[in-house]
Amino acid sequence: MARQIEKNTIWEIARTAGVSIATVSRAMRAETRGKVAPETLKHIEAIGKKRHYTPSLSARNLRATRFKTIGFMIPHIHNIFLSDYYSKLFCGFSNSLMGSDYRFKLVALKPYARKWDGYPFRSAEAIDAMVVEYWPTFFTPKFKVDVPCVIINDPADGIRAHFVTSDNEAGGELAARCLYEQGHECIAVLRGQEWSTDSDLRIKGFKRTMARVGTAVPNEMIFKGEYEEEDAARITERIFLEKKKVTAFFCCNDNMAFGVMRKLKQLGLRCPEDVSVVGFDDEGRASHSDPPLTTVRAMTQELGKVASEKIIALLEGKISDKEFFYKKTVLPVSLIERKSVGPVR
Amino acid sequence: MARQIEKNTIWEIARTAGVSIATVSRAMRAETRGKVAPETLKHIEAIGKKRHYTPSLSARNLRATRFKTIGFMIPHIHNIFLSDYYSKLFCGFSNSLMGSDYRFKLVALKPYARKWDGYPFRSAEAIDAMVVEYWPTFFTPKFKVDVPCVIINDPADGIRAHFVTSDNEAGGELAARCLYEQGHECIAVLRGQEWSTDSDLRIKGFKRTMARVGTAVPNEMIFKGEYEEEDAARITERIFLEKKKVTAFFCCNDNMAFGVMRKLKQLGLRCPEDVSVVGFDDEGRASHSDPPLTTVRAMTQELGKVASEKIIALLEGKISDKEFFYKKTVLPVSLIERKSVGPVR
DNA sequence: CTGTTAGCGCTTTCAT
DNA sequence: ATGAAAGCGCTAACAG
Repeated sequence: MARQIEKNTIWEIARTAGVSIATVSRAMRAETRGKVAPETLKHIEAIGKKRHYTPSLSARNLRATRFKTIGFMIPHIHNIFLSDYYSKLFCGFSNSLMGSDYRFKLVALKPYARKWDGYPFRSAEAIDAMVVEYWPTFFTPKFKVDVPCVIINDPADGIRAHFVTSDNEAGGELAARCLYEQGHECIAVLRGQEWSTDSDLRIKGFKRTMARVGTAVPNEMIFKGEYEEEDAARITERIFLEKKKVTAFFCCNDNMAFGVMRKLKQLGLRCPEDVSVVGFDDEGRASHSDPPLTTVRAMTQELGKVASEKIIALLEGKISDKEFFYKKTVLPVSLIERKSVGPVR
Repeated sequence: MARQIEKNTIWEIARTAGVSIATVSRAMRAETRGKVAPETLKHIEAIGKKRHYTPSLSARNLRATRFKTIGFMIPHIHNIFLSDYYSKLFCGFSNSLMGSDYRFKLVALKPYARKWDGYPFRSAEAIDAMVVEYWPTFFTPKFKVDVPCVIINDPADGIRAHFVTSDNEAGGELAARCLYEQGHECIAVLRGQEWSTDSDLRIKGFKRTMARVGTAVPNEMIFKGEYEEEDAARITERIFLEKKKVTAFFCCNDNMAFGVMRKLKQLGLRCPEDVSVVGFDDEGRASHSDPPLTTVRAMTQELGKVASEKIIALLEGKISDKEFFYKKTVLPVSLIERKSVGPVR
């Protein structure tokens, strides 16, 4: 019994089945199974099953230069599995992949180590395709890799990849509308790092909508943080210390919104009675916070799902290169109205 | 530029470097680099870099029968990345692996499809070792696989694997002590499925401790759920409908504790004034719930970390088979006292 | 220190 | 329908 697990090569199977390795090989793959006589097939299968034979992945891959594996490139950061965003992304991605016979492999790229253009992902990582999140820090503008690639949440032009992204601009619009409908005009906007294209787009939509109703958002009301709760708390404190008459906050992620709400409480300000807050993402905490956060929900799981579907469609030839490369799939966002927004007093 | 990515074999490099493939091979691996003359080395490296040469993983693996990859076996369930428990586990595991040159690969096993004993994981999955969670549903009692294996959170005897687990019994003890010290004697215990060894052990420790102080836990006070909030809510309702005079709940996971607290509120009962609740796990929500949940914290991230460390130690020969197989690493748990436990009135 | 050579286990023509 | 044989790209003796 134990010995059967060891060393089960195609040769062994062929020998005990009394056929050639070519026949065993054909019998083992769905695509070629038809070329084997039914009886031979049954015979080989029986032996294979009894001995727990499974073709070696490496040998197959070496021969076929096909790995049935998709690389999921992520920033080389700690605790990535604890982040709400990545959890959802993986979740959608892996759920979707489970339905196929593809596997996925997480590859943590070191953004600082080098730019990855030109790196032979296919053979070095044994992947057929890749999906990358956090693109701008990995690759130079003349992005070029040797496997088809889906880039998540970072629309860029002239890059040979497929883009899957949330409709961040529309999200900014939704946030703006929900705020000005309650009469808010003095709104502080909290954004992420300067290279954050997410924030760029969210704010673009926000500003455009505010401008349309006659309330421009001055640049000095846009504050930059690192998407962290702490940053937001600090910024909030500063704003009120300087006696700016702000009646509402639009935060480019929920984390920052939580920071604002916390600091508000510390300053003796009530939300939403005194100050309204709108977030972005709809993290798990958003519905449990005090008050529950009104926020823009991105379909993060869906993002992962679509990424996997698109890439498999390409690999399996269901869609053409034309339909894949340089194309964009934009997922809608929606406003989740909870309790952190109220009329201006 | 584009062409350089394609077809970069050891032969090409050897040819343009004017050396043999063996020399290139030696130059490419840290272990053998010393055997190459410094000048030759520099020359080869320069060419390799210029052409973005990276040895083919499949070929290497095929040759070396070593994959530098560890399989993380998980139940084939949806939304696994959303669960607090798995997130932490992965997190600890992947953080730790990032420090090494091993990768990991998630393998979703279908528990219902077949039992996996005898399946040639090594070659079929291209992994050197595996860590499995959710063991009892994957394997038959005569567990035997062809790669070293760490089993998480499922202590079992006579199995050729290494076990990494939380000290669940001690956790039960802590919960019991914290409750009886406040005078509680009528305690409802909510557990997971009958095959849940976690629950078995947690309750074992709990009962033992209660018995020691003279308060046996009757079997009819132990209620079975599926570790879900809903189950707990239903059970709680039933308990109070039947007018059982329960003053406290010990839940074998936090999820159920949240369910209890929710139902308590609905029934007009205050926590902890009227009824105390202790959970297990210390999920993220536990500190944000109302009231914040007193619970037993398992070092879940650490579990993943230790699993990876142990297995790498074995693979690298830092520890012997004797120190690995049939051995157990037990991680301590601790009581996190928050606001859901009060004195009995 | 470097080159030659024999495979690792499989897929895929090309014959038969 | 089946078999023989040529590699896929690399590593590890072995010889020099």
